[in-house]
Amino acid sequence: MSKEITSRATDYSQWYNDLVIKGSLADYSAVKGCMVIKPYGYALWENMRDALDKMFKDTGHVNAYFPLLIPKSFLSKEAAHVEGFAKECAVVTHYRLKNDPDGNGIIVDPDAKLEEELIIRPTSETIIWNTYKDWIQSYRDLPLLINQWANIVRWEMRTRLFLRTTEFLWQEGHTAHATREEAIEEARKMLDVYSTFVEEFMAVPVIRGIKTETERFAGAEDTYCIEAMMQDGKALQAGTSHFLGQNFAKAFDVKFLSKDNQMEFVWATSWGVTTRLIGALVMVHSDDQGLVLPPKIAPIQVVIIPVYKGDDQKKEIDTKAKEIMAALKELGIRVKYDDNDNARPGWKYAEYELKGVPVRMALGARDLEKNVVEVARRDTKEKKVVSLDGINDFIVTMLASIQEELFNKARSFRDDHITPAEDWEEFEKLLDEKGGFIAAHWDGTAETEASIKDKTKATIRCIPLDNKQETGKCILTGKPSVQRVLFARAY
RNA sequence: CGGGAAGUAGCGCAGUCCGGUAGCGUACCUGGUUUGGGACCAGGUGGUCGCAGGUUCGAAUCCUGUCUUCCCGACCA
Repeated sequence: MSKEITSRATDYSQWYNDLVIKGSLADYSAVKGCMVIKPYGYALWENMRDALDKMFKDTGHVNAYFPLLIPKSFLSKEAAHVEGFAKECAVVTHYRLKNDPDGNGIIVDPDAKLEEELIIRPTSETIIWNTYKDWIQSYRDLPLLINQWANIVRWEMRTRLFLRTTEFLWQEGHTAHATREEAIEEARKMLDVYSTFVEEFMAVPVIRGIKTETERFAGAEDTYCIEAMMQDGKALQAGTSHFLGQNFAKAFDVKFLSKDNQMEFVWATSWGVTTRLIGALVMVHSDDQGLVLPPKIAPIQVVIIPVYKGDDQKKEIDTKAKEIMAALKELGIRVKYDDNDNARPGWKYAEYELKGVPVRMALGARDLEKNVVEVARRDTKEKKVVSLDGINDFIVTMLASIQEELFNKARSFRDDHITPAEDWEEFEKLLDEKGGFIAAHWDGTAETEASIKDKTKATIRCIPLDNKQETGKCILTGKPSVQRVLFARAY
């Protein structure tokens, strides 16, 4: 773990990698650009997934599963879409291996070449819309509200644990609607679901906004997003929801017969969040002692560590600890009792801090005598000796308080890192010295946006929804502008 | 795909300049003492030094090629 977080990218990268690896979330794998998600990291993902899945279902969506392999021709049906993804696709060309006649192990059988190559999905719009064509005939079939939990492969130039891996896990929702308005409403609704989840479960504050044309999803008419701020002052896109217009309906010929007997193209949305969210979680809350996980999604919410001398003491502590554990489990709290005799208490303290477990209870012979327990919270590292009478309520309250304070702390940090800039000099200075979001006027053109990116590496993260309208002058060109947009350097 | 750094025991590293028995820390195993913030003592297991060629009596070390990883850039959820 690095000594302190600095704005220097290499130190922060090292800090981040250490957190992920030493916190037992993931590891590098033998496959280029791919990671192994370890059981602890996967348990975290499962908690996030389950909470999101419930929210999807509460908003009327159902789950389905579509193929991993997509015929190459499907991908080329929507022009902007193929343009956006063509450069990063893994392609399956053969279906068989054989022993090398020259004795060099195993080779691809040249006789087993596929007539049409298959693409490992970089996203599923094409295969899904090809399927929806057969599922939709009448307005009575709409809306179609389907989500899929899946894995995706995108052959990125450069990868980073959780933030950008070659293969990643995600959910992708794909919906079809009878009207433009309904589809836009759906895209906005799912953005709200995402921001609610990320803020309430992950305790990560986000800004809801809309992307500029340049940053828009390949094939979308509008891309809504949630943007989060990391501790090094760089922004991270945490989730997107796209209004796809009729682009995919037209590309895949998905029409329905309306109430007044007219053939019409359907209106579409798609929306997704990925294992990148775990990267955001790590970068927003963690400190130099390791991960800090919000209670609502932490795989282990409370760890109980026995402190004892000899078997007699251990037996007594065991009994009490198991009693406490059972009572907490009864309340739906995820508790682990670590009575592993090989590791000493101090080692365990450090280990669970590294893993970000929100609450630690240390129970020793001394405590039993006085009917108390030492409770330590991960976020503030505060330790308290608490009576065992009423311990359940105490823990429930503490977990809720940690969840809330993590969010408040991250929100203050984020708010302190939204800075207005009035001229170019200030803009550059803020980017270099402070980082964070910079609220500045922009003339609305893609050229200016590109030019700013070129000069500073900063991009327009989003135009916040419900943005205040005010007249001003573009930070670069001085041309008139009606609102400020948020710039930042981003992951 | 460009620029930098690195690949030696499960993990972290030294040794490479100047070729000559494969090292250190940690983890692991055995026994013992320990246990309120990453314990200690003693003994032990574990490595074709990324891979392939070459030079040499002899290569972790020199040369050539190649693969992989990390960091920075371009690309991106």
